[in-house]
Amino acid sequence: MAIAPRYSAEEIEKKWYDYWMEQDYFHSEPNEKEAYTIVIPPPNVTGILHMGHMLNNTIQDVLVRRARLRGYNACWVPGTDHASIATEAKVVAKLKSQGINKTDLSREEFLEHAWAWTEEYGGSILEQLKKLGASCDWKRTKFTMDDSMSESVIKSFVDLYNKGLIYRGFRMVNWDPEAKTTLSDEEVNHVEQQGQLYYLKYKIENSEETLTIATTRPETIFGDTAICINPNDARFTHLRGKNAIVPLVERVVPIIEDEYVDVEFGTGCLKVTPAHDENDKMLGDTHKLEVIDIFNDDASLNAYGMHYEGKDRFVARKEIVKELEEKNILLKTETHTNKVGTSERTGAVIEPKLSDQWFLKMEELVKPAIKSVLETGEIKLFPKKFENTYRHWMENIRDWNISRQLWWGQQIPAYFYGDGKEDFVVASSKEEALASAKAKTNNPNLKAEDLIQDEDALDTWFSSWLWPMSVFDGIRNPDNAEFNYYYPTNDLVTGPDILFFWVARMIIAGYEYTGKRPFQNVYLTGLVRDKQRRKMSKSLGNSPDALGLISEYGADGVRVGLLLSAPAGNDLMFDEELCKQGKGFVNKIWNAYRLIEGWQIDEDIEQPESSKIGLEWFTAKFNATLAEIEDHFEKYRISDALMATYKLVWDDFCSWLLEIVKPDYGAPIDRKTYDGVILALENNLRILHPFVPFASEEIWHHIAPRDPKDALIVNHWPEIKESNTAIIADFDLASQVISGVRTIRKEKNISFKDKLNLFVHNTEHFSSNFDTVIKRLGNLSAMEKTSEAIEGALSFRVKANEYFIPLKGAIDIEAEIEKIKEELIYTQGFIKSVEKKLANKRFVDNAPQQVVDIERQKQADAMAKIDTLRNRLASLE
RNA sequence: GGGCAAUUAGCUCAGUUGGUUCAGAGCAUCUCGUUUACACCGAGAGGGUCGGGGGUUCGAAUCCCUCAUUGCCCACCA
Repeated sequence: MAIAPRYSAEEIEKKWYDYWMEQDYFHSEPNEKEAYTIVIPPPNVTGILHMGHMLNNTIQDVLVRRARLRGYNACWVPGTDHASIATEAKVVAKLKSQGINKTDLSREEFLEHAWAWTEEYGGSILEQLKKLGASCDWKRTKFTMDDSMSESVIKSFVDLYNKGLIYRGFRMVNWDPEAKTTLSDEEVNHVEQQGQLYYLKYKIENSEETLTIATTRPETIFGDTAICINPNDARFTHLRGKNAIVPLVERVVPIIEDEYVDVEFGTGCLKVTPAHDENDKMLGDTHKLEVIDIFNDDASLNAYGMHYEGKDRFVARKEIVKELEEKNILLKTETHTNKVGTSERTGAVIEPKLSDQWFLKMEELVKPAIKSVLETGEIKLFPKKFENTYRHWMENIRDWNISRQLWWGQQIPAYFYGDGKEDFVVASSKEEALASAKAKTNNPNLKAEDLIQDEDALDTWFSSWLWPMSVFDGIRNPDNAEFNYYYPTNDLVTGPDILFFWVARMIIAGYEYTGKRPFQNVYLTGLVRDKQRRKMSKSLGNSPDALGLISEYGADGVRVGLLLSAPAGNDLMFDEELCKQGKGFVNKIWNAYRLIEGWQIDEDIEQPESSKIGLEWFTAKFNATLAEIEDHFEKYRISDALMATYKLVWDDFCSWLLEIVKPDYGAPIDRKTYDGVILALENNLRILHPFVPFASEEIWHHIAPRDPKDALIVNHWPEIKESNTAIIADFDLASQVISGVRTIRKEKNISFKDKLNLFVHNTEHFSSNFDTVIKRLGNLSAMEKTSEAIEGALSFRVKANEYFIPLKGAIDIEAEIEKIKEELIYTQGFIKSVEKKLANKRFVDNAPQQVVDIERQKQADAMAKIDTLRNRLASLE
């Protein structure tokens, strides 16, 4: 069957993806083979494919396809994340646009909307991944809110609670007043902001004296419950034990002393607002101060805010400043830059707030996770540089606030039955909760309706940290055979931005639950940026449409484009040029096959010597390159592995081998050469397949009709054989000779169609087997030896050999003499530098013998070269 | 404020233990070529005092110090 002149990506991609799905190649079941497992970083269920996903999943697919070819039972588990805060925010916004307020709905009603939204938009991102060629085991697709997954989450909460690792604490948390929920420290971004430092006058009780205090947040004076000075500060010793009066509120508060106060900053006095600042809370605890919370949940002032009640904190700040100014309490203001915490999701300024939340104790949990990455190397990070940041984070970890004031997510399995702080039980179900509540209270009459489940949901990451285990049901049922077969997984590919959110926590959970690492290698990709180094984002509009790229350049082209310049951990400066290059590469492979496909085999003709040598050389080159590629893969240098493959196929296979063996136009090819080329091509396709799965599979089936069991996707990776390095070295010299001929043609404007004679003045012999190849690619009519230089001939050198092309009138003697003279001067200078080195006694004494010998050899070679140059010059003059 | 990393050709990056595999690759650029798979091609060429300065060494892109620039992470200074 004749092959289409152009590679039509869209049609071919659909054909093979469908075929792979029909044949169930992506699906894995435990068997006698060794497992190779990757779990996908689950994208947000309602998200759409962006460049980060494309990069990330291309890398995973390359790893999985390669593992499959290498004979592993490869399993790539796909899935999506419920992304509680992001999804809930979207649903709330959608309801709002329909005139519905979340507060008007019951939890059940709201969740119905959320599920409807999830079903409408959910999973389309997985469909998009299929377009990219992702060979996920779709039968294992999971969603973090599937019943089985949620049950795992609840079970783990109960387990950790029973182990005493989860506790309820009244703590300062990051409050997002817009989403009305707490955030973990990692969800808070610190943004530098130009603000004001306000100097306020506080009266001292029973005295005419005043105290000046600097604050950035004058509106919090309503929550002031003390003034703090440094006990070592001589300026204020006379105020010991006295009280101050908070302006506007006229509240009398104690003046306390604590070394926490920085004498240098501001006025050296600090107003203490324990409800709204973490340090103030700490001071409040040590000095047993009253805690006054002055804000509502939306960060407007409450009744403590007096006449500012109901006003937003920032509005109130402006107005208070005005009032303080009018009442002569504000002495001065200074500009002041500080960093303000903002919500990663909503962008709102975070309000530190005291509230009852659930926490997970991290101190002990983190220990095995530190050890495995930083000490034993059980888990490896690629690139290694992230170990530093990992260490820093892990060693300074604080308890994890795992509760969120959201509905979309797993509801915390804590059931309250009374008003007391300890009047609750934690259990997997209401029935169990009732039973243990009865036992705890000694009240057999307690009824189910007396139990009220905690309203809050768990942090999304509290479900995703179990992901590598829960996708195989390893939390509910740790003894199940599948889990023990696939877990621990092998590689994890994700972005460094979620190293702590997710990767570190999976490691912690993995050791806590199984005592084993959840994965062996972590490949951290870079961020995809645009050419101006800006992060790709919707708001900037600089993110190309992922599916649009696929339809323009083909999935294979985009995959190659993305991988070409994406070393681990390096940000990827995305440029569509790269996809163009990828598409060009696919086209090159395609056309190479078109050439081969057009050959007519004649069983009776002999194999030309040049073809035989060419194939021998390519085999050697292939094996050498394969070893290189293996090495790159082992070190997770995917770009380098691709580049090595790219050069092997484009340069070595297409530009050299095919040019050597291709018969003259219309002429047939011999059987041996044809078979050899097909063998080489098949090996190329095997190593190309992880990068360009579609085109490689297409060509594979054109070469010969194949049974489904022989499809390329489930074929085998080539065996690494020892490479004949001598033949590679010889070919290298031969190619230099060919280049020499071509350069002369170019310089002298000799057409490639004109045959030339080449004479070799051979002083250093290399295998003459390549003469036939040189003749062919140099388009030479003859190649002969000569015992001496040929006068009036064009010449060039490769190593110590001199090559001559006699051509009447082609040589410009003057120019040639000039050229030789220049070379002579350069070589003499070179000798001088070498001699200088050798004359240096310290060099000869200190350098290793080997290095000295090399220098001596250089000297000898250069001297010989000077001789031949001088002879040549003499013959010309 | 603290910590970490980076700085090599126009661009994106390699360069493992200091020494002929050390100055490289791909792309881009320039020149030539409608050679019968491919102009998504072929052949050839140019291009960097390895961020600046100092030091160690017989010898430094590589080790040390310092400055500059950039990026990332962490952090409660009101």
